[in-house]
Amino acid sequence: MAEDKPKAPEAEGAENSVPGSSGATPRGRTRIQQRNIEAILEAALDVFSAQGFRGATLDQIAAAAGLSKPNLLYYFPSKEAIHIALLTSLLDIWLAPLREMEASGDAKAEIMGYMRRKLQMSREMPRESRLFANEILQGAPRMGEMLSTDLKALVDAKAAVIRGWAAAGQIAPVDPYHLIFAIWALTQHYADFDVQVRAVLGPEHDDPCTEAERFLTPLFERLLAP
Amino acid sequence: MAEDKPKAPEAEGAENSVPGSSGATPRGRTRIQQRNIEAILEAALDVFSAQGFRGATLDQIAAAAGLSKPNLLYYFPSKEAIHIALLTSLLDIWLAPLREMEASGDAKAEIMGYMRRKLQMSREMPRESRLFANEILQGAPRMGEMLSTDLKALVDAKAAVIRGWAAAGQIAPVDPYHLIFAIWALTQHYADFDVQVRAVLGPEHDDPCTEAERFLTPLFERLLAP
DNA sequence: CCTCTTGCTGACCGCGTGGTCAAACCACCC
DNA sequence: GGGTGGTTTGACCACGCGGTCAGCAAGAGG
Repeated sequence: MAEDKPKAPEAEGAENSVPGSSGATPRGRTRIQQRNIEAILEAALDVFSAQGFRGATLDQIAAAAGLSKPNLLYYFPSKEAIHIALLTSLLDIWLAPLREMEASGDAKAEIMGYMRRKLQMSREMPRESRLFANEILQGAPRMGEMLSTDLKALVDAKAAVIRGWAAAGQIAPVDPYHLIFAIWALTQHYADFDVQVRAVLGPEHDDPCTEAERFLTPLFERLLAP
Repeated sequence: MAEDKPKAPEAEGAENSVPGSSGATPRGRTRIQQRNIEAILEAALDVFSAQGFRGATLDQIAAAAGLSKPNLLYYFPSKEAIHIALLTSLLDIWLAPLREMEASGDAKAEIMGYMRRKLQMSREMPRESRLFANEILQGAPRMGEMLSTDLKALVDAKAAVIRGWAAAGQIAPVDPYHLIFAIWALTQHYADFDVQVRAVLGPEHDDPCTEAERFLTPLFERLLAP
């Protein structure tokens, strides 16, 4: 009985590489577990997105979550577990805009809508954007698997949809993969490189994303016009 | 006489925030100094671009440079000094493609040429791209000054040029700043998010940048057509 | 040969950091 | 009240890391 851990909430499933469509965030049993786990993930999102994985410290996360460091490690077995839990629990949210793009809709409207939703996420969820950007920049050591399985599968499917639209003459015949890359690059740029954008634009511009939408809308309209 | 440092090469100028057009890399006195400083910067570029500032360790850099850790600190006073030296010495190279864009040339050709040069740098200098991406992502703690002075000045100047082209009817009237952001985003994406791009495209695609050029050329041609 | 400057290194240090543990705390139910 | 589980923490540890230092090697010039 000496080696039997008390309970170990374990929080987010680390083995479950593909949460699919199960309940993403709410998992903890007790009310207090759920509250603390949520606070930890929120704090970790703040710190990891701002400092990167190595740059973040457990003390920073604990302080931001209003908990003690050992208490963090009561809910998560390690720093890396927190990071993985964050990434997996946010991947669904992050890819939702692409999932919403449906073949049954109007081609141009669907793509423009996707671009706009992605841009809105850059504005409203810049921390998530930077979290993923950090992970990818470092070579995706904790997400590489997901990229070449889940993400690739989703993009493959949507690329086929776009190719169908192009074949039907609804949009210009563009490479669907690089079209998606372009949407990613052009929208996430405003979240990931925010400081640079603001430094270049100067202090008077208050919301670069709004300007970006006025720039990107005609860009994609011209690109997609058959 | 006890507090007189032997000589302290000091390497790259840390105070010189704008090297302008002076000799960028070669500065050390002795032949051996120059060789080692170059090896250190090369190794540091490898490590910093792959691991970020906090993720990199002096031991890694020293090993990659074929030197001992104390020997590193004989040429550079600190880890941060190496990082700053890298950033400043590479900034000129990094901004050269934009500087080459000249008002006297043909509008569309100049912009397309800039895009292509930038894309070429993503292909040939991905480490530099990731180094800057890391720095910006972390909020540019060591480069913020340069962004809002040198970089802003350069972009302001080139934006005025682009605006002139648009006013002359040579290209469509687009926001010059966001046009430049678009070029940055679309080209650097292939360096910074290389693993993601390759994961999505699959193993058979060997050079995403070549495909990217075939995608981006018509994109900008359509965008800029008056 | 000696000497002086530059280059280089093994050994060391202090500290921050991830992680552990035994003990205490607390809420809730008999 | 006493028990019993989940919850919290102070104290602690091992280790990796940035950085220092005294001293040694190696040329260059006499």
